[in-house]
Amino acid sequence: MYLFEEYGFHGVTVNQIVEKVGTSKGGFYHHFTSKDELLYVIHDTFITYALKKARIANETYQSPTKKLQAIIKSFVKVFDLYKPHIFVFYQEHIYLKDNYKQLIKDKRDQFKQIIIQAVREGKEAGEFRKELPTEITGMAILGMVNWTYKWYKQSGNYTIDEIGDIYVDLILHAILVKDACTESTYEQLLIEKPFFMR
Amino acid sequence: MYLFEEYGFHGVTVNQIVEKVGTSKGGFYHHFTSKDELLYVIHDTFITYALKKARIANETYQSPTKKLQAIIKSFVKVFDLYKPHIFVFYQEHIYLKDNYKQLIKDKRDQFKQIIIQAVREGKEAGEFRKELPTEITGMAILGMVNWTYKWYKQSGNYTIDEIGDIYVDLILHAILVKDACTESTYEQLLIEKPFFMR
DNA sequence: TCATACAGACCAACTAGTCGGTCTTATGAT
DNA sequence: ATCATAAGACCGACTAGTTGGTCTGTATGA
Repeated sequence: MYLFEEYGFHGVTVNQIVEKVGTSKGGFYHHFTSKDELLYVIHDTFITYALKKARIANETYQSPTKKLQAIIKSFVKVFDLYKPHIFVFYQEHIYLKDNYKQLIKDKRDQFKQIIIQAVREGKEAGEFRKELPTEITGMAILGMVNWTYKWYKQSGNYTIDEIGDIYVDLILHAILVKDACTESTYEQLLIEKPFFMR
Repeated sequence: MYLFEEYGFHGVTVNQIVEKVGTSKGGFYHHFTSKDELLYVIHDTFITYALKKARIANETYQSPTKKLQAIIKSFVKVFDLYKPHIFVFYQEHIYLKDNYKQLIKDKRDQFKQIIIQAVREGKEAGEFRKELPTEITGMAILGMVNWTYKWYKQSGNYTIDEIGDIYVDLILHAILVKDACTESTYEQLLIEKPFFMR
């Protein structure tokens, strides 16, 4: 699992995998039909979990602003739980076989749509700036958060929860309408106080 | 070149490369010592160019706000010129041999530091919000911009220049101090009018 | 005539996947 | 309790196919 993070999917042989896990070639192919299936399983466990969490966050709040916060905060937590999965997910997805790739793409698109939809609703509700294009803004948010997998270390100066607070703060300042940003109403929009305001 | 984008570095054989380019195994190995060297050359041509552009942008402006804008706008333009390179750069760097990897990492770090330094200066100059942690904010900006390679198509609804405008707008709203954001001074801080304000 | 650019058959090394066989455990009849 | 039986879990030497890289040879032009 951590092997992939260092050498990539093609840089790790099945022999290395089974050695690390303490099983054998036979054992491996008893559980997986192919190395490609393992790749799929890794992808699927992560995206399924992330999608579930995003849906819950999405349904818990009414206001788009709070929705967005909850989605981001819950997603960011996944980095602590599924770091190696996430690495494989963003790094090795090109190597998925076509049928597997489609299954993953569907779930990935659903996740993307949850974010974009939140932005759309925010604009309609007058909470987010209307001059921002919905899709690009959504992708910008996604990019900022997703990129975390490239540099986040659990041993770093900030916990993943703190990083999540910063992201939420950056994003809200970026997209909220002026009034919401300047007045003291900003704090009322938060679902929880970020660490740097405590 | 475009082959890598579809199949990944390990998914493309040297035979496929030479066939596509219209040369031969002998021709290929006359110009490159190994497939790994080709991978390095692709990495290096991109990061060298991007770094040069960032340095120019960095030296052209004094105000950190304008610096940051110029860096982002110039970097985003690279997506049109070096799309396939960028894909390889972010997707296949784990497969670089150690000595090559180090050379690339050095330049990559330099690029990262230019952005982080701009954020630092902005905070010191009182232009950016002081409560934001410098490194995380820098990485958030980088992530938002870099992620573009995952979804940007030249045939899309927005040009890369327009996308750059949006990024700059999002980032500035995210990190500028309140005053700069609310008052009409915002427009004065821009190095050029973004497309959606024209 | 020599250096450089290129061609393509060939090779050594490596890897995903197989397959005959062994070990473990659950069951059920005695 | 004991043992026969069977099914599933697991083992690892082996194979067929692939791939990066080599090497000998040829063409071109200065």
